[in-house]
Amino acid sequence: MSPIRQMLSESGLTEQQWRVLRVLNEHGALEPSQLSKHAALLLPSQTRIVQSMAQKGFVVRREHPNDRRRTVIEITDMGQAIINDNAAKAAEIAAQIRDKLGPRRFETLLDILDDLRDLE
Amino acid sequence: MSPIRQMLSESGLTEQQWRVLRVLNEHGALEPSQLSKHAALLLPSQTRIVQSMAQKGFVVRREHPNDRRRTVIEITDMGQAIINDNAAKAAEIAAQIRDKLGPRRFETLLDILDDLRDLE
DNA sequence: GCAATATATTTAACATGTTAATGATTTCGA
DNA sequence: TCGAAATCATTAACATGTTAAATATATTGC
Repeated sequence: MSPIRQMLSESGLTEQQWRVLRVLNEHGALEPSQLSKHAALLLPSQTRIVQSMAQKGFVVRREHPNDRRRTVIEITDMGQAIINDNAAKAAEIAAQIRDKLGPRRFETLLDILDDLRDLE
Repeated sequence: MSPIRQMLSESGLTEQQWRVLRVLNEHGALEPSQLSKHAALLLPSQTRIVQSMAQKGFVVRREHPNDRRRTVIEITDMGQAIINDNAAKAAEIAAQIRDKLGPRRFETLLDILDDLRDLE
């Protein structure tokens, strides 16, 4: 992740904040519990992360229409801009890693990690 | 790691503190930089971890014979006792995970992770 | 309809991760 | 040998990880 972190530091984002933006960009607005699954964050961490991202204007929180315990988290135009600025470079970095490891080994790694997650 | 953490919590240890004890048990007394490599800890984290472990009596810090910048960290009898109490169970848990994943996939995972580390 | 329970999230408290700055000592070269 | 540079470790500051407790709202069963 080191090259990714280096890229993000220029936008003032952490690796986790970047993951939140990417998930919201891909899935649209999400409730906290859904977001936490896709972004691989525990809810307490995510709460803090989303709070600071909301303060900086990268996301907004709306009321959930049916359930007042929940909220809905949505990416802003400013968050979108960050995605647009970094998506290409991030994809390139990921491709480099995949190629260095070998595409076959890379797929195998993802498979095994999936299995590991399901073990618990 | 969840079952390991559960086991350790009964001894009041974290996963990282357990790793420090295991490395010191296996390699004998070590300087901070050597310990950090074997235990996969960054030095600032390790400094805090070793400080709290020293306070609790699991390790001791001695002077380095030739270089006063360094110290030597050593496991105590009390730390040894923790190892003795938990080693068997930890090995059993590790074996269970390896078996669930399949011994072959487990080895493949270790290989790929080694390669990943060398990429940087 | 209301109390008990369940659900969704946040807060709290402490441990670790991460990067940069600082401190202390050693080493090297003029 | 003396001062600059290198080395080793710690401290500082902030972000996240992790577990337990607290809060707020919904749901269920009587």
